[in-house]
Amino acid sequence: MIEQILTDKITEAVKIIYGHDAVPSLIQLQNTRKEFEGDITLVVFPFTKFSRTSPEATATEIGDYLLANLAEVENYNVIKGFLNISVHKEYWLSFLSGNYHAEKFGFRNLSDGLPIIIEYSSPNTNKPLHLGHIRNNLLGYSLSRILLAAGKNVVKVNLVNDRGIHICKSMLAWQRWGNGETPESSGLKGDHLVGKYYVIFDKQYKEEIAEIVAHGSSPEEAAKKAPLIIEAQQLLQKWEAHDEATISLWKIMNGWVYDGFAKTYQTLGIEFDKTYYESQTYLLGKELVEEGVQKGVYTRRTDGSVWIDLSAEGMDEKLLLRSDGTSVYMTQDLGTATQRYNEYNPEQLIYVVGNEQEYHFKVLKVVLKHLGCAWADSIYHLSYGMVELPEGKMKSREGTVVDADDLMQEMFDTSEAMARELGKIESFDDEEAKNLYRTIGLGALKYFILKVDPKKNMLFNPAESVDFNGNTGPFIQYTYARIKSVLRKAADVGYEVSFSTSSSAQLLPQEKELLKKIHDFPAIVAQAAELHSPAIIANYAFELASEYNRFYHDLTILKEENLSSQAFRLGLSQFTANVIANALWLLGIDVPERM
RNA sequence: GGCCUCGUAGCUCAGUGGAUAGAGCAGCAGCCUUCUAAGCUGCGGGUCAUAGGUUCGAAUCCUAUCGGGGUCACCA
Repeated sequence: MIEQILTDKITEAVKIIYGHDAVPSLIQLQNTRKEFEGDITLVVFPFTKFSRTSPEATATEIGDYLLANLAEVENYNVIKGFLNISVHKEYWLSFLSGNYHAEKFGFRNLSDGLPIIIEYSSPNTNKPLHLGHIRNNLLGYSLSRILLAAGKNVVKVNLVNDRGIHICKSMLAWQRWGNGETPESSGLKGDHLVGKYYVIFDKQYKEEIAEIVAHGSSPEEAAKKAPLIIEAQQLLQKWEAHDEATISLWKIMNGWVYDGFAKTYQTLGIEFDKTYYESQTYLLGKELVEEGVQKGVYTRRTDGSVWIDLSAEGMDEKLLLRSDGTSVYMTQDLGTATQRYNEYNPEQLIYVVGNEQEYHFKVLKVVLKHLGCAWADSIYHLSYGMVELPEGKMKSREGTVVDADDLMQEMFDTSEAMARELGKIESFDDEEAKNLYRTIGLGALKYFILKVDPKKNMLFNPAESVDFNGNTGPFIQYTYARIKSVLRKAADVGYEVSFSTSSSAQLLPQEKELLKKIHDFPAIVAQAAELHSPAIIANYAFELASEYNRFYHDLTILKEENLSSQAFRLGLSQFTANVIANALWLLGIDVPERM
């Protein structure tokens, strides 16, 4: 890549002209702004410290050196402290001819380095997935692909929270008010059925509380002594005691939920390499805690509970084991993290979890370090912000959640209505049309969510998310489909997509802008992997598609003016299509061959 | 209250040490005999929350203040 060539030569120039070793961070290269002539700009202000002349003079000296010693440099100009370098046309042409057909352009080959474990989704089995889970799943899945493209060996894992008081609530409500209802008998998706009983429990529980409060108790007291919650707790104890009937019901109801989740994951287009169940891992951390007590880094109180004092790190005391010996969230995360470390010896352990758990992960790392686990530093919490609705925050208890299945269906319906209105599907058969609605609808949803910086809270406006114009997934998909259409047409007419580096007499500004944008892609992938941010890819994909649209409208691609410039533009189009497809693949978004 | 985080156009978001801060949506005005108008072109819209500081240069880094969100459980 030209940036590396320039960096090396600039280092050399600084050494020779000023006798100074240039630190790489001093060499700031950036794309030249469109209003100036040139392709790549070197900011020379940092050099003036040792050049001891004006920025302009420094830039000129370096520019002269590059021009004389680097074949790729065609020309340069200096504006203030900016050295604008024009890269020779030959470089761009050979870059194009060498890569335009490369399916995997921008992706690195799998390295033999240590694996990266990425955990995402992590649902509870008492209710269906909602919009918050969608953001989680999309981020996790997209990041796994970005890391893969960056040459990492990635293992995608899901940790299903299948035990605890929440599922007991659904079980109890189903036993009491369910009348043997099943997904088959009700026609409800399994996760929705179980979710329905979770809601019923909550409603009945609230009524009981209200009644107890009416008899003179405080709300807190009432919440603790309501018969329903006591029964649910008893059910949990029976579960922990391996009571056969309880376990059996638990298996049946969780089975329904898994069937439901599998469908949602499939529709959303995400998957895992491995699924862990908390019911099988929740005891794992206890031994570690015991080990910590032995080592004296954790302390056991007289009631039997185990704590760690983190006041030295500026945090408070943290519970690691309950007085009754049962494990808490932290206990089990210590266990699963250690298990994964032992199993894979990973380079990095990534957790895609909401930002409300930032403190938890901070503590997790410190607690592991106290145990002597130096690898705790390899834990990375991909903390993402909440998804808010125009009405405010989503609250499952108040019914203001956006259900994942409903939302996707709505996207499909909208894309169908839109496609029909625009007359897009006249030549499509039913199967193809249906696939198109799904591709477009999902593309809109995924792009809408992934284009926002993960760490920020985001507003989900249903009306805007189904918009298919402007900075949206469908716009990018459309650009791809249109390029494919052009290429099909060209093949029909018999145009060749082959050219040599001397085939184009000149490189028009629109062509060059597009080529430069494509040229950036590998660096963008590397950056997204390093910063763990799919948003970088999403925003790049939009810029690339916009650039192509300008190119497409400014130039006539299939017009018999000059065969070699035809070939050039077709090659550029094909290259763009490949890169768009690759960028969208990183986001988990499919591309339609026509739309 | 302590700690974390965010604040950029009417709205949703990019930009996170470099040149005159950018898109999309919404509004207005144009462009379909051509490969596809889910598109393109133009216009208007900004005290980058506020006040200091660091430097050749700050939306970006530091400090304080204001405002939103999160978190500080023998919940997960």
